[in-house]
Amino acid sequence: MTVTLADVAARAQVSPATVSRVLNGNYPVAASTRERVLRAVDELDYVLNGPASALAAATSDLVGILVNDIADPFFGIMASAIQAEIGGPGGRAGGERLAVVCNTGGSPERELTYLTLLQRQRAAAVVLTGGAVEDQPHAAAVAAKLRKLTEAGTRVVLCGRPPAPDTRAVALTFDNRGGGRQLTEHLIGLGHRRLGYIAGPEERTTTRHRLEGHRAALAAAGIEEDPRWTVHGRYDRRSGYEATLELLRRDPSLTAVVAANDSVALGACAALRESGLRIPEDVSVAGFDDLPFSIDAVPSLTTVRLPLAEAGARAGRIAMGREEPPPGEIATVRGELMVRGSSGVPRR
Amino acid sequence: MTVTLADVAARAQVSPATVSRVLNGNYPVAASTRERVLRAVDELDYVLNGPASALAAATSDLVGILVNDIADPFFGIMASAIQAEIGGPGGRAGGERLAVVCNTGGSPERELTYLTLLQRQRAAAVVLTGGAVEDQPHAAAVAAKLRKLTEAGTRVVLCGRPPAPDTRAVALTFDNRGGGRQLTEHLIGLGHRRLGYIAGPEERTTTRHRLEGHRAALAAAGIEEDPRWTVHGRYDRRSGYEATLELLRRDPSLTAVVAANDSVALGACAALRESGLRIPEDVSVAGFDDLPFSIDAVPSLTTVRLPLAEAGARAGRIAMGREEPPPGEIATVRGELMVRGSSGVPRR
DNA sequence: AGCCGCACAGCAAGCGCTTTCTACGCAAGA
DNA sequence: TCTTGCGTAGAAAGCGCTTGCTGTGCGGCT
Repeated sequence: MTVTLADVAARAQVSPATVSRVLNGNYPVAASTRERVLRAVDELDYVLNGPASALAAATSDLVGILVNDIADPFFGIMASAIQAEIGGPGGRAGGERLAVVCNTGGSPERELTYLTLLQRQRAAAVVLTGGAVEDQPHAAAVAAKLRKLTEAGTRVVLCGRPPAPDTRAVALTFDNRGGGRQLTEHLIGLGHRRLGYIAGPEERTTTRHRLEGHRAALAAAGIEEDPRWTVHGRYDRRSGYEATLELLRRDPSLTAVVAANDSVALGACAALRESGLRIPEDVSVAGFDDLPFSIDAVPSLTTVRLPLAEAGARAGRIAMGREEPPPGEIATVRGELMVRGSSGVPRR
Repeated sequence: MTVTLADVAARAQVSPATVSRVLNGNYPVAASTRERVLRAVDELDYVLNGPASALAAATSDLVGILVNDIADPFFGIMASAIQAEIGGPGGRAGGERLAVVCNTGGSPERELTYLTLLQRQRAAAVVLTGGAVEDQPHAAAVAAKLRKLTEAGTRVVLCGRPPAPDTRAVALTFDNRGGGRQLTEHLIGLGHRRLGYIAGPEERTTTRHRLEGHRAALAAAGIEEDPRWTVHGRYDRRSGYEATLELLRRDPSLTAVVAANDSVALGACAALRESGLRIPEDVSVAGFDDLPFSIDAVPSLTTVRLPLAEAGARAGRIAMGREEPPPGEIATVRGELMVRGSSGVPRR
């Protein structure tokens, strides 16, 4: 027995149409009438029925944000920035949108299901964050979905994700390749010649690009890479710990370990320390992302800072139509090398 | 020009009613008919109109998760666990719900606005995580809102938040007081008598409870507390850094620093180190929560582990009606003291 | 004085789905 | 053979809102 528009109308002695117009503020209503309506709304504690409104108006105030792992600050920071711009509540009037964060857990199926769910809700916009899975059929399915969404008027923005061709989706891509290369060049510059690499999960764009950057740096320096120097794992600390032990087992003469991201790097540090190796005297370590805790590691982590919050904010604004998309609908966001205590001259 | 139920019905040569029933699977439909309908759905790429469906059925598949700060893993971990149970996609059939994470940024207004938005969407359930703001009028407003929600059939669960009386909301409360007490007792047991405390923002239940636990331990040990030993800040690293410098300035003879949470503790460690103090030889440090990175600090952090993921999962299940609420609608979740390298015998 | 146009307000037709109630056909029981 | 009843499908009445179009009253114009 909830209160409806009609109840409010009756109480304010006006027609439902008028109440609707007062609430939406998109049609002239005499001040006195508005006043009366607003009072009735208040007295009856009326709350608009979202679905009904969305149905009639054929629009919705939902904005979806897809992330791979909400427990990872990498995504949390971006999501936070995006949501702040979406305005959730607090944004300028008229833009009261419900920004919803959907956690795909990195699973292609869930990603697709969430997209369908958002499509079903006729979401106003969708922001996809983080690397994409490189499985061909899945990529095609996602692309098809995105195309459908844009066709239906949903704005689609990719944040920290490679462009999706033929989808009209705006892409803010992180320069993972460039960042990876800078990082490894830095280590090579210090004199390292035997570098281990702990990569993320295979079949992920982020993983591949960072690794490619690393290899490009090696190649440019004329260093021939030993296949034993690369190990794949997940993007978490645990994985870094285990992978490092594995690397050490394979080749104890490594003088540097480059990790897929900061969490992995932290795990690597732990493993090295437990193996009795000092950082950076015995082995240098480098991460990626520059998450807040990275500066607190001991020694603090050499890494590549990605402007997560800035990129997220921009993606949010574009999704809201408050900022022009970049020319060509694609922009590359660069990382910045942060040289800190965990990298140093190799032991000899 | 989107495809509607009627289009599918026409194509499958059945009535819209039948299509609806096939899609919802809540009514007997002959296998051959179902087959035909499903094929039509597929061929037309039909996607159900969420708002329309929600309107007609007077139910929704939205579940809201309110968090104070999505960029903080404390909330990220809980949100992730909750969402996994909500099923989002991937949950068992029939329960395909859209779990949405709403970031309040700790602001009472936004919290309220989000609740209204969820109420407007006729959310199936709402989970509020983390400490509440202790502002009286605001607390009353939230309580009123929660009451409205439960009355409207929305299940409300509080996770890591104190019970809200008279709201029929289920509460899984963290024993912040007990955890705080254990932690400080541990330090006292090591011989500390001069302990600094970096508290969270005032007017927050979590802040107050942890501090009360700390003070209870001091009182029980007959230690008289110096008002200079407590500093308030935010729940982030930066705040811990600054507060520690302040504490050191006020009383350089402190032998231990207890922080409101792990991030703050990390900031404290950084400040101590920069001040030339060794941990734990010169000053012991303790955190709270036991977030993943805490074990990687050097030395690793003594803290109180809160079963964030477990509590979140349980909250999620209760919200979905898949688990019985605890007796009395209230359960207390205890923390576990994790003694690690950052705490030791005080310098003399 | 007569007419026009403007500023508001109401009517009513949907929006696309769910669900109750009714209709139909057929097999089984009387 | 006639009635029951079950298994299925359809007709149609909304769900609560938005919005194009249709009034209505009044001030200003000629």
